[in-house]
Amino acid sequence: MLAIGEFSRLTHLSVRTLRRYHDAGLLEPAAVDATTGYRYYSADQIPAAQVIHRLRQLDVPLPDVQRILRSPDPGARATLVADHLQRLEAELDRTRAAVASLRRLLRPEPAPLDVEVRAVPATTVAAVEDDVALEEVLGWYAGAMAELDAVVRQPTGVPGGLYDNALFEDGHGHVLVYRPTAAPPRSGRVHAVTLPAVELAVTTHVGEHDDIDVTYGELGRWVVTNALAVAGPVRETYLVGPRDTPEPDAWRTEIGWPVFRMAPPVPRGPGAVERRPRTSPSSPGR
Amino acid sequence: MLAIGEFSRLTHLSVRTLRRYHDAGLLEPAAVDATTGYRYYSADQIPAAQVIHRLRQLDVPLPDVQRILRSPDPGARATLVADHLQRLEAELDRTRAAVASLRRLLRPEPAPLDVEVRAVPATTVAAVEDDVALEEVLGWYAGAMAELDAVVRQPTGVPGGLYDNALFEDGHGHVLVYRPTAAPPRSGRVHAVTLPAVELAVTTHVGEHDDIDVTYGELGRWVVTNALAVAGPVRETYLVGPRDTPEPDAWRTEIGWPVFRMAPPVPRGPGAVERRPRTSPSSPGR
DNA sequence: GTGCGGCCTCCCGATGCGGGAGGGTCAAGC
DNA sequence: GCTTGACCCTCCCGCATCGGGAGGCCGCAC
Repeated sequence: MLAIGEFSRLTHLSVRTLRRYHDAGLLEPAAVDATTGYRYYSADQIPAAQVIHRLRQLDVPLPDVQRILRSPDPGARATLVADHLQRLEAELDRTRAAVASLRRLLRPEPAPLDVEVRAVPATTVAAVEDDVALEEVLGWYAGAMAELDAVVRQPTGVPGGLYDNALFEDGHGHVLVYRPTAAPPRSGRVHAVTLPAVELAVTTHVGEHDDIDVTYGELGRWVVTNALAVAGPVRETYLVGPRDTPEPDAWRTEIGWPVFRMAPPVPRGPGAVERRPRTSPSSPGR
Repeated sequence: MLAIGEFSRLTHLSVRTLRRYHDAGLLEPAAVDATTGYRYYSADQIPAAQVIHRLRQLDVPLPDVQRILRSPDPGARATLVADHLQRLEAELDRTRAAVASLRRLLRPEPAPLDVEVRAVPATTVAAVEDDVALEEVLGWYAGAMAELDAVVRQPTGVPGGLYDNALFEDGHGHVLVYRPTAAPPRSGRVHAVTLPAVELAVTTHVGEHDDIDVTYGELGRWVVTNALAVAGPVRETYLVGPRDTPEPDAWRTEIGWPVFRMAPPVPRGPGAVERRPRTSPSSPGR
């Protein structure tokens, strides 16, 4: 039987950490003295402690570590571990994307922005919609688009999406993806929706969506400085996407920022201030 | 001038987060109404907000973000960013190592352990020593060994190190690296040290040091179950290391766990309990 | 018996974000 | 001019995981 200090030296886990793991039910000492509260560990617990150590190095949350240790079946255990490795991989991808985008941001290139204001008439489309949290948007989008693709036989235009303002302000909001078609079918989550007519300030984002928020910022800035009123959810139109070509540099995403009324692009001044609603659009990220 | 909510929509940073960044002095609003406290941002602040956003995605701590933004010189800025990317890379390496080690740990292979008890006489060596924190050990080791190599002309044996118990229990402790030589020179941090005679339970760790703590655990377990007394800092001897071959699988590191007195390896029982000091060794980690 | 190191519990801080309470402000519409 | 509802304010708390430190009991050697 080993006192906590000795066990600490054997496992390279600090005494405090071992106590925490005991409290959390993660690694119970082989024996606890009822009167003194002293924890005593057995040498057989060293491997378990080392597995915990490794999992913590991978930032596996303590409850998940517990789940992994509790699952007696090596198969289930392997699955849980694999899940975490996959999560790590996804995080790595995000890191890579952020690094690339940061480099682009810090390179001081003006990157002139083409913005066009365009009236879009009301259209009836096949759509899938839901309230979604920001982190889930990507996964939700993939599923919804796949379902649309499976159901819509004769699309009459490129797909698009509408993204609620709240999505970014609050981290969750209403999202709708659609595909134009002559006779929208009704099947599963797919149903007909009539998108209202709007005027949109439109620009095109080129390449991956990793730094589409930068384009959003530039477009928003254009809208603000040109004193155009704004309202309603932002619209994206996927002119060229992964479904069309695997080459990210060829991707084209149109971003449409609703504008309430149009004004000639004059320098802003006291006379140029317009009456406008209090809300303005946001967008999905990444 | 944009209210905080509009700015939030333009930058994809939540309102709360923007307020925090203001409090932290990271992103000051262009104007703050003195009577109402309302924050107003300018469209020119969008790029700064986006850079902050990217840096935070890379887990750059807020004070560091501030330092990066405050440095007006693009060169210094690039250096700070590069430092962080390097840190990310190092973390990635650690993750990779932990994954590999975890796989090895979960594969249930008994891996028989060769342990030998050996009397080591007192020796005078050229040494570098210091109190070091656990996280710094690797970097400190590299520097100390380089200095030793530069100064010791005619080594009479392979290099080694002594690692205080406290290093793992408290996260910092005394560390000494040495190279045996006939006449230890005195230069910079290098000086002569006489290592005391000890008896060591010795085993050899094969391969990279990523999971050397597992070997420590196995050796410690052997020491405990064979009822040997222990005391003093643990010793490592670098039989074959990166200086000898780039092939990690060929590396050999001897781990010596001090034993106070030897007993025949009998099953433990009431009669086999020995008198021994209260302290036992730890080791450097990673 | 005394001293000291080991062990105990309990509280607090750091980090960066979100939730929620409680209350003031702004502008549209009557 | 007043109501209404969205918007903004501050302040407090919780989250996860770790470390620091206080205050006190316990065990063992001398």
